[in-house]
Amino acid sequence: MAVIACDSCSVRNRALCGALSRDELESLNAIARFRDFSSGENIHAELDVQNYFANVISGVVKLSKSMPDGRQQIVGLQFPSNFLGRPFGEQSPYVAEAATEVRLCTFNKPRFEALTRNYPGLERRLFENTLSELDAARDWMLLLGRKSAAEKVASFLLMVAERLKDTGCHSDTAPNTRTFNLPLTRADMADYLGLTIETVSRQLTKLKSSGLIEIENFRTVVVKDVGRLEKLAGTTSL
Amino acid sequence: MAVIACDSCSVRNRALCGALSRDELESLNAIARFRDFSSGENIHAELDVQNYFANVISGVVKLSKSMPDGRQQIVGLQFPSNFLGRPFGEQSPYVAEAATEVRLCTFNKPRFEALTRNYPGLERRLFENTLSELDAARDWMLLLGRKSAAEKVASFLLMVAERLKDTGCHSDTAPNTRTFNLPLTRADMADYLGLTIETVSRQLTKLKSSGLIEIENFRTVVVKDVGRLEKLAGTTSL
DNA sequence: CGACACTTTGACTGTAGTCAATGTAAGTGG
DNA sequence: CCACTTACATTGACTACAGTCAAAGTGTCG
Repeated sequence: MAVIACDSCSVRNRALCGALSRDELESLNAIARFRDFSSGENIHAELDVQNYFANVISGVVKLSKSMPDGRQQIVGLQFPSNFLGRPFGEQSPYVAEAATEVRLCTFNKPRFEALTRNYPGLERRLFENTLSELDAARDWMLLLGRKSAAEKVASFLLMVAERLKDTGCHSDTAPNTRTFNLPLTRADMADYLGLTIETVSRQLTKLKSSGLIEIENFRTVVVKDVGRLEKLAGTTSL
Repeated sequence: MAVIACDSCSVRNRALCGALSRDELESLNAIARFRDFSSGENIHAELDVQNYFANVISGVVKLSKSMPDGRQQIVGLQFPSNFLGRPFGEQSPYVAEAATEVRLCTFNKPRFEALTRNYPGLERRLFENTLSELDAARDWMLLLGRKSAAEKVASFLLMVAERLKDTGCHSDTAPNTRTFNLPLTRADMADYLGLTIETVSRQLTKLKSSGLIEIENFRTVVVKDVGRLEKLAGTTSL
């Protein structure tokens, strides 16, 4: 059995590839290629005409939509192990931009789809993945439409803590504590939460003053009491 | 060639079934059954343990999520020809409720999935359908997060006009005019737009005063100038 | 050190929310 | 048939939450 790159992949067991047989994995590995992006780069523009699929290996990718006058809304965040790209030859109707330094494991789209035809389990995984994204989008609709600024920010911190788990960015000992680096600037957080930069900043300050979180260098967040933060977030289900 | 119910189906050419071969259509018809619901009925509760798929034949179904304290957000509306039900044995994580009188064309889920195995085109249609819903959800995220109350209401009217086209509820002569019945109460509109009832009402009044729309009996809307309403909505792409 | 990007903080404003009253229509029962 | 109830919608007065505008703070990089 040949040793392949996937064997040492940091997101292997959580990504789409996790469910593949050895055969399938080797076929997939044969068409895989790493690509690196620096913060702010437009990923669709770089990967020619979106003729690709990809897994996020490290970093965070934001998917966003804008209005003609410049107002922007982030409609999805792809964390390590998440999938990127649109099935069925269509164009993705969002802008994909690296929110941090990003490493992708990319697949040539026609060749990936050829694999899909041989391994129907792959298409099913893709489908299930899309259903999860739909659920996440609708959860976020509840947040955007009905939550207060305080609830939004609390929900966001919990979501990031959850999705950054198992990515090695953690160093938590206490069970009710979470430590992580924010992958987004205040501006991005605002665009994700439907708020302004100032409001996000003020809510973070409030959380700090109340002793619920600590922030170092504007980026490293320590949640001191996950349970209490969940209460503030209004829903447990994000 | 046997005559089947689908031949005279009002949503046949727009629904999932539209892409099926005669063979497939006849198989599907064999397991189809109409079910009627009156406004306010919980559809998941009635159709035993969600063991079903369905097409909306007439009326509108709302999908919603709620917070523990009762705040609610409608996360999707299913119009005639739209599909209802969750693939892969999972439970749908939303509440489905009839917003109006509703007629569904239901399919027993295990038997539908058996068909899926024989006709892979069917699963693909289902997948494409899910991708469209994801796009719609994300478009709505932009509305919820970034649009003003006026833009939200204008966008909503345009969306309804568009999705009610070809359902026989229309009687438009002028090209730049749309007439339709609102399928939602003010309360539902508010829950869909992330607003309060009062704000929705005020925005409608403003549109009436400006002469852009007319409303009869609280339900029948006449849009006098679609182009101008689109400008008010901020984006054309809903 | 200075320039730049990002963040925080403060003072003020405005949009949408809240609370309350009134209006409208449809349905019920005496 | 008409009072009464009920559900839904509109309107008004007031409030508050988040947005806007502006200034100052913090950290990074050349």
